[in-house]
Amino acid sequence: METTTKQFRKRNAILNYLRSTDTHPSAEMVYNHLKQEYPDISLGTVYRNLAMFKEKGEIMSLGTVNGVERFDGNTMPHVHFVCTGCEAVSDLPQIAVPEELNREVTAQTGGKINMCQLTFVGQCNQCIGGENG
Amino acid sequence: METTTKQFRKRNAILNYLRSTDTHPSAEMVYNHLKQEYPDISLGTVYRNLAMFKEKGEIMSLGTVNGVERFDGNTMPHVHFVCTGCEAVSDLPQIAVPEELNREVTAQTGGKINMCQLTFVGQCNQCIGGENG
DNA sequence: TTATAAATAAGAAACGTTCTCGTTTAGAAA
DNA sequence: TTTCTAAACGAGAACGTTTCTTATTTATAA
Repeated sequence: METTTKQFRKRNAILNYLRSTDTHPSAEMVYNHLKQEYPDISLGTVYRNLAMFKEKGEIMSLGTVNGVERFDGNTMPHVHFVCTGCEAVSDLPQIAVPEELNREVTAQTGGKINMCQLTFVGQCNQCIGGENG
Repeated sequence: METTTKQFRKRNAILNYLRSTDTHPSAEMVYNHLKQEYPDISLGTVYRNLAMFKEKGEIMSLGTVNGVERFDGNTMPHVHFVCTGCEAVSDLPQIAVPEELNREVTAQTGGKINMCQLTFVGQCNQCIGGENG
């Protein structure tokens, strides 16, 4: 029964892919992946829908790695590790930002905190040996 | 005695400005500020020297805010607050990332940690009232 | 069938950033 | 002083990522 809406609603495919992977892809990575199933998908569609899902809070941005924005379909707070060698972004599910920090920050700034991001930057174990491997 | 090297070494002015401010400026913000004292400074000079200082570790990047890279002349580890309303970035000097997290992350990833960034995102108290003000 | 609105593809445009190249400057050497 | 060299720079072209525009396609309803 997959024939009914096979060449429609690439939008859902974008969200599903983001939720199914832990590679924290860029728009182009999403595009390249979905081209396998939807050969006529366009990069504009990927950007447009990523922006919409981000706006709606269904996905989040991790910021940029070497000038390219990276996305995460897991909107639960968690910590990231960015490898400067291969540009991979991975999760650190066992590390957490203490909850009381939010209150401290709210008190210090007098503002409203929506989220926080904790990112460790370094080199993964594959990249430590060679310059980039 | 300021006349000796007045129209030379804009490089130093860029570093001095970054070290003197806590506004975490973008390249263009640095450019606009230094134009007051050096009307013939070019944006290319600002980008070139920011990249060099970053490479040498004398300044650091905070990542991007709405697609624009922001810089910090304070390379000591500290926490930031980004206001999504006015795009201001401020320091949270009294909040710290627990030191033992580095060891935990190193153990989990098997890699090498060079630094970590903790950033809180929300709205500053001026921006809470109006949509942006 | 016709009408309408949302989703899309294609490519142009915009934007931030980097690169190229010719010029300027400082300092050294003659 | 004049000449030489290397670093710093200004101007603008080039680049890569992201956004926008426009015409087309699709789904749904009338």
